[in-house]
Amino acid sequence: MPEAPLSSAPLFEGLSAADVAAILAAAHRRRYGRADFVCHQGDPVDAVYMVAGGRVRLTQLEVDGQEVVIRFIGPGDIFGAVAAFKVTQFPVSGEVVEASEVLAWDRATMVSLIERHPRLGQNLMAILSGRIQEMRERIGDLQTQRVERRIARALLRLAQQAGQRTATGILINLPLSRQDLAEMTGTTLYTVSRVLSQWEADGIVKPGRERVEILRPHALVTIAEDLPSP
Amino acid sequence: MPEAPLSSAPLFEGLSAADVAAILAAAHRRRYGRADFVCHQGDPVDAVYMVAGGRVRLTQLEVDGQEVVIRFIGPGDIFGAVAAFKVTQFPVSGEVVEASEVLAWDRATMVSLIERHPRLGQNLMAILSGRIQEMRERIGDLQTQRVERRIARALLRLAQQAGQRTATGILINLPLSRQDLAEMTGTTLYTVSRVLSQWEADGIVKPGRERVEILRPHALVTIAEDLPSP
DNA sequence: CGAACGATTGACCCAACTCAAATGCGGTGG
DNA sequence: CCACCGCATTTGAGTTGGGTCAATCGTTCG
Repeated sequence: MPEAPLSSAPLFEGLSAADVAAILAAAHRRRYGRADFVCHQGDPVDAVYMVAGGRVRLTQLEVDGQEVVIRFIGPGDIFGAVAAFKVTQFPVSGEVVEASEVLAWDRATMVSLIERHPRLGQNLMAILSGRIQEMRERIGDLQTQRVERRIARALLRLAQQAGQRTATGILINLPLSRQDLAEMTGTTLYTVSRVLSQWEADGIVKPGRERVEILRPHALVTIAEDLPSP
Repeated sequence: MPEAPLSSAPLFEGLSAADVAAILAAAHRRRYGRADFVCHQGDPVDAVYMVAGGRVRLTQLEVDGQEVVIRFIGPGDIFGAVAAFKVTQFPVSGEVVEASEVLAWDRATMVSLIERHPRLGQNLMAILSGRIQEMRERIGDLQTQRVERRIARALLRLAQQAGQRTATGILINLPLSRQDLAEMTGTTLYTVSRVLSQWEADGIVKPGRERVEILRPHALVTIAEDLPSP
């Protein structure tokens, strides 16, 4: 699986290779295995993190014990920024779903790096803005769309960030349970299972244990966009 | 109604009075009347805005024409930052619900101000982080909570940002229709109406035409937190 | 091989949506 | 000052998407 170099991460856009090297050099590194937690909701944070390799699932625990999957993040993605600049406690938990390496800059370091490289600050702002934008879309979806449509959109998003071309379609290259999909789309694992079964009968996807392969992406787009099925 | 001075806005936290004055001096000002739009979804943006007075409702239009209320903003609140640093188009529309004055810094100005006053950048980051945090909570609510609970939480949030003490309780000092509440909480105006009627019967709120007064805030908190009603 | 865990499927149910109709408030113009 | 109009709101009746619960099946892994 080809892994883009970290230097091409959005956080480093527009910075010289030398600057990026300096910034990377200021980070601490840490490795994690599958099912490790890189952070727990409520832990104090004083750093900004970046995934260097592997994949992490960020979840939020509701008061009543239900879990909500906020997002999956992979190489080049950052997390902890919200906490570092505002709340000082992790608002989410991060569970490793694929062995990972994580970089960390403590808050003071990041602040001084930003002062030295203003572009870094702008990039960070752009990243946070992008998150806000995504979440607004998700809120819009949850408020106005049917479950089937939300699941279709979630699969397409996942395909984009972790899709792998196969002989027959696009495999979402992540251990992804029905429960995960339910927590991403605000439904139950039962409903997800039913929808996927239906789509399997229609030849749109090929679901498996903790895996989903998309056979006809276009059909999924049709559902996601709520177009008349042609 | 006592209006906190703009200089105490979160954006200016930790900056000297002189710095704040300089930053404010760099902004353009503009006035709007009720029902004016300060921005339309899709318009190009190249500036960061701050509400100096009045109140604005930010809404997002879904593909199918349904509206979603993202938030109400008032004096000291900023908007447009997401677009300025990322998408370059307003992701939302802003309708004035109470005559308003708005400040604007174009992107280049804001960038150079941030370079001159690093704290300004940190504050902006903190504000964006706060937004992300709020939206995560909202997503969690939408995915896991009943409508009644979401309405209670929305009212409490509104009371906090636009509440006015009265002889009998707290009045939400905004023209706020059932439709608005429905679009904030992801339900229909019919359901909102029914819930408010029930609460009125219980003596918790006193609903009126485009207005809601909270008589027993504590009861609302009980519902919002899903505690056993004592 | 058996335990543990993910997934599937059926049966039932209800919170909330839809649609329709009536009511009442607020402003406006005669 | 009153009559009227438009719009927000209320309320009823009927419907349903999808949640809940329970039982079963299939796989993976110790």
